[in-house]
Amino acid sequence: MPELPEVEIVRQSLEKKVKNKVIQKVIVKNRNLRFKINSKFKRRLHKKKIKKIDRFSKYLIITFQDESGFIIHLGMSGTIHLHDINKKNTFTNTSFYHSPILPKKHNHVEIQFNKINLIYNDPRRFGYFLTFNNKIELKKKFSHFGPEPFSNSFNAEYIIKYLKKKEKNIKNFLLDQKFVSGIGNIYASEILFFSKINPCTKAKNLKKKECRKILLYSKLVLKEAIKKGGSSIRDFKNINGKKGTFQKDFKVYQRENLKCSKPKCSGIIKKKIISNRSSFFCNYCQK
DNA sequence: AAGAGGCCCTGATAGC
DNA sequence: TGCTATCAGGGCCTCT
Repeated sequence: MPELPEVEIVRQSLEKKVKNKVIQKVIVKNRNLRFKINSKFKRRLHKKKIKKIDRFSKYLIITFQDESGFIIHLGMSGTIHLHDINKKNTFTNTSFYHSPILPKKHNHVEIQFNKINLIYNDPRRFGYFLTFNNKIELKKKFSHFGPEPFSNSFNAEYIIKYLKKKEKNIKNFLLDQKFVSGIGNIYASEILFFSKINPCTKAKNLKKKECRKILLYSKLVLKEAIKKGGSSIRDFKNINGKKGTFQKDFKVYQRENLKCSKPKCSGIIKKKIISNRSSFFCNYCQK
């Protein structure tokens, strides 16, 4: 579900709420996530004090004072809910992912702090938790990942060199975490729209100028999305909490058959399935 | 070695 | 308080 901007919003909220707090108890109600939560999980978290909450790509990284810690990946449908136990039945609403209403089903993991509970909810169970013992283990986990769009190593030279001779279409590469980390299906379509590149274009056929546009708009689109609190696609019922608003800025995603929003463009937004994922593009400015 | 496709899972919605 | 098919923001694995 969440791409880099949404995970960043969750990270910011967690930082406010659980940094420097000590884990008192861990309850695993369903260990069958994408990867099975192992028997050591509880023990590795028990009584640990949270030193920092980082994010790499779409992954949350929670590090303890002793440099051990754990990673959370939210998969397609994972959400994190924070429950302040002093306020009965009230959940923080610092972001879309912190609904004031706790879902009834699929609350698989609960991490209890002194006055606050962190609850991991995930209907599809594509998300997972993974513990690490030290910096080296953590680094190893992400060693095969490409740079984030904001990274200096994601530059024009890198993109041009990487995509040269590649037969696959560019949409696939934006989703390929080995090429660039953190972009998902929504932002891939949006970035290509701003870059005026058809998602089916073979990577090897991209001009240098187009590669530079991908570089520019990958940064811009994601930064803007973070600024707007991410994208909230499906409307949860009975929510009074603050949602992300970037979905209002979508230029192509889920806008099939609507007019292109670009001034003076007579194009229509089309939907095409590429590698089993929906892609949206303007049939005029993304020829 | 790059690329294509299957698969993990539940829930919402559309169409019959 | 029908049934069935399709689709959903991810990514790992296997096969060619």
